Amino acid sequence: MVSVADSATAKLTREGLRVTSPRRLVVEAMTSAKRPFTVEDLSAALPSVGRATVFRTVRLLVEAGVLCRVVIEDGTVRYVLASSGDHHHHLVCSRCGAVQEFADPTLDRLIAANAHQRGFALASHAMELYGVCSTCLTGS
Amino acid sequence: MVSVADSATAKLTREGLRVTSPRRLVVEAMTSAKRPFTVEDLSAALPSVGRATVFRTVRLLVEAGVLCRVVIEDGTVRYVLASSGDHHHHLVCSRCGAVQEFADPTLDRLIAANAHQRGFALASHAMELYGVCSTCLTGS
DNA sequence: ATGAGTGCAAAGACTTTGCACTATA
DNA sequence: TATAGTGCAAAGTCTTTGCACTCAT
Repeated sequence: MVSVADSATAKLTREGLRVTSPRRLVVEAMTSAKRPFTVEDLSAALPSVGRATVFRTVRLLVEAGVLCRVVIEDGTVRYVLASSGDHHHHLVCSRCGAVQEFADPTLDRLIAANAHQRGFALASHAMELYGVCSTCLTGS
Repeated sequence: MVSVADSATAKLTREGLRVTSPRRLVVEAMTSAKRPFTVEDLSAALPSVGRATVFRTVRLLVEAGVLCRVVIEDGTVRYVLASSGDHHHHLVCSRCGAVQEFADPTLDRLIAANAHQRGFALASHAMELYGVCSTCLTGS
């Protein structure tokens, strides 16, 4: 079993980047986050790491595909560590803020068909679903 | 035939807001934009309108549902006037930047099914497709 | 040892706010 | 004419950058 944190640092090594102690700390903070976080969240949780380094590390990991940018309903941007490196979408709970990943090949095929039908050469797509997660529903 | 600009100003009236000359100018600038724009774009095109007013008007129209926030592949946010007030998605051309609207009830149903299947009470969803539009494809 | 990575502080970009004034309804 | 809306400038946010220093490789 490879942890998300390990795969993130491994990715760094693979790309010829250094695994430094600040970067390890940032990844740790991301791993222990229970919900999508902002740079501010990370920075507040890591007083020993410079703000600029947090920004730099976040950008790095987004580019590496380890970290997902999630657009919340109100238009603000947060991040979640991708639990799978694969293509997926997000279910964003507007009650507790939790983000759940899901994938559906049929859905992706239908999306591709829509693009094709309009003469559009599809390269990628992004999708977020907003609503209330099952935990919040049963809990209330 | 009601123009997009007219329906935008009509919406303002309906909500008890005033149709002022700066607002009309902003809506006009939006209408004549050939592609998704930033607040900066609008402001630059309207030297006679205060920057703050542009920001205020953009927010107003987004809330009124007349203006769509489009998240570009690189994560930056732009806006497009909605040509239809209805639910739809976007095809974003990464070559020319153009945005085309499309809707597919079957797709929406499948999305709803995915959410339901995971015990998620879906409220809304957002989707952007990235690729190259037909115009760019045939033109090159 | 050597250059990628870091922290800090300053600069920059972007957005909002306070306030006196203007103009719509 | 009463008040929503405006422009301006100042104040906030949020993010990047320059630079000397440090530490993974």
